[in-house]
Amino acid sequence: MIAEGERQKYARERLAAFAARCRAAGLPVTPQRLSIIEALLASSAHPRAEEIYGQVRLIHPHISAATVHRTLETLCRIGEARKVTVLHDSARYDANLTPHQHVVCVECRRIRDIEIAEIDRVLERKVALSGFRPLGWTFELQALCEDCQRRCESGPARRKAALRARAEPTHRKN
Amino acid sequence: MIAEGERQKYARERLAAFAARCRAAGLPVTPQRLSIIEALLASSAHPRAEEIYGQVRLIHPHISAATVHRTLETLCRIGEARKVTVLHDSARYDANLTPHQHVVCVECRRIRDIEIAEIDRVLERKVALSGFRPLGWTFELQALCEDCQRRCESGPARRKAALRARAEPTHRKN
DNA sequence: CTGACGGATGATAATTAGTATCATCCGATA
DNA sequence: TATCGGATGATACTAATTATCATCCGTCAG
Repeated sequence: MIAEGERQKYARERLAAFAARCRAAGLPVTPQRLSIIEALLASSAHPRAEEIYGQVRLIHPHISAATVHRTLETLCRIGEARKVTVLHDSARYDANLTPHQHVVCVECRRIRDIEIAEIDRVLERKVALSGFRPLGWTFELQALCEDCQRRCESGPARRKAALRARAEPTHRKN
Repeated sequence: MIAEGERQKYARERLAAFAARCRAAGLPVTPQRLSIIEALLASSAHPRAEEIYGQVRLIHPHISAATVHRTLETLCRIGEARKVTVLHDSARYDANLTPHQHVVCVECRRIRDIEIAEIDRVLERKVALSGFRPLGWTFELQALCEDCQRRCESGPARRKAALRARAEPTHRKN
């Protein structure tokens, strides 16, 4: 977990890198794009497009949801953000570009960044890949967060399920 | 890759296990369900719901797509199939219940089962999990298959992209 | 500073991939 | 064989994207 000061410094660096990368790719640096990446950098919650849209509307009341979707896709394409689809849910976005993995709570869908040492080593060993040439990998750890562990312990399974059903829409990946 | 004889034996065992598990869970064993799991067992391609629907319609011309979706969800819920969502795409399904991982071609979306030795070991080490209690994990290896490697080598990137765009619909997860 | 150009945007429609509803059917059991 | 609880099929609906197009605007050359 990065300290707040560190986070702000990281965000400034990233905004500068973003602008530079856009120019290198011949893409205009628009105020909408800056706001969207800023919102993403400010969030450690791996937000969905709808959540980023809600944030950015505070600054750009007329921004279109389609712009947010397009921009998030552009950010991922140029390597300034990563798409996360844990638990077969709809797309969430991650501004943290340092190598890491995710742990996700199967109940409340909260995501945290984790670093698993040595996972690259496992792939250095010969793995039979049927002629495929590896390019990258993702790893997702499914878990229960502390809050949901407490909830689970304090009532019957049905009550737990009821809590879950009330608190979260489905976020289906569709 | 399992031999064809082995595959048939595995399928028979699995159908029996499926029926037993349904009865244990108080779920009727309907002809539709049997056809759907048979179609899944017969496929090593990790098919999408639409593909399974196409297969099953040959035997049950009046089956509803909603039934296929519901049944696939049921199969996953009772542990008789697994949902796969590689490359942030829509859901695909896997009848192979033995522990394994997936390698997926980023171009043609072909999936192969792989077994990565020692990957469990990585989690035996202390990983800082912010209080989360781990329940499971998934690992996805992105790669280029042999066919797509050859295509990549024989023409410009745009031509490759054109081939891809023609051959595959988007399969978006949404 | 200005005009031109190519890409972005906003509004809206469309698409895809599911999920919900409900009348009727049917698998399982006593 | 009758009953009951869950399944199905048809259809409507929803969520999450993507496409379309007229207009706007960021960037750059002059």
